[in-house]
Amino acid sequence: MARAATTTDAFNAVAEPRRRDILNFLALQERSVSEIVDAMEMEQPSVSKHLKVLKDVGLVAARREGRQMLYRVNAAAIRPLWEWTNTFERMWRHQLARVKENAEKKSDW
Amino acid sequence: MARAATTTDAFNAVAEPRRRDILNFLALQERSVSEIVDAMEMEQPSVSKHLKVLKDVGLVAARREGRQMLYRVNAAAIRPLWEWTNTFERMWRHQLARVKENAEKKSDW
DNA sequence: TTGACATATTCCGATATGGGCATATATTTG
DNA sequence: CAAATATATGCCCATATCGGAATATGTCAA
Repeated sequence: MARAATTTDAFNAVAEPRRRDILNFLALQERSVSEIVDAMEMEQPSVSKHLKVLKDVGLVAARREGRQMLYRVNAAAIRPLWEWTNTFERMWRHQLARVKENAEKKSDW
Repeated sequence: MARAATTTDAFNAVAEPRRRDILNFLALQERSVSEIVDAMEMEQPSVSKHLKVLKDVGLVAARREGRQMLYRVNAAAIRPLWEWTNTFERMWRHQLARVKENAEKKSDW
């Protein structure tokens, strides 16, 4: 088997740093492919391929405007990632609380 | 270049569904490798390899107890993922709000 | 239609992957 | 030390990747 396909789910799609860069950029506003190319300093085919992956997993949506394709983030598709990480949120809160507690105990000394 | 190395960062490590399964399992409590093997229904070498990846990126920590190795989640290492996804949280809140608004407009009709 | 611009797709090569299997290492027990 | 248990590592293979380069597709303008 080898590694799971990137196009499978959002977790895989987002594992690629370039794709996170693109999502970060699109978070600000809808952008054309060439705007992304300029901003990311990547080759246009690379950008188009990454956009295809992101689109396939639903992380972005696109619409045509004349010759351009305008891409935007579909934030809802990111939500499951947030929810998964969020299940660990309580854990790190506890861990931080414990660190703080220990620090206070020491300073009481 | 090919794909970025899995061991590079938490995003890549977590892209593998099996590793998320393991983290979910460890979220409940510290576990030995064989407990993980039993719970996940995976071969022991596979589990050990996944654990190595998780450990290399700091997502889990381990301690030896006799012949066993006990693994636990290092929640703090998941926090960057949460923070990244969280930057999109406002977006999906807006999107949902808009959907709700439209629904209400329709029902006013 | 032809040409220019914007984007997508295809083919290639190098490489990292994950599973299966065998085996090595570490620890306890006799 | 030897045997048993628990875990880690090494090797092989099939495969999914990413980037680069060339090319195909789509859209507008003259």
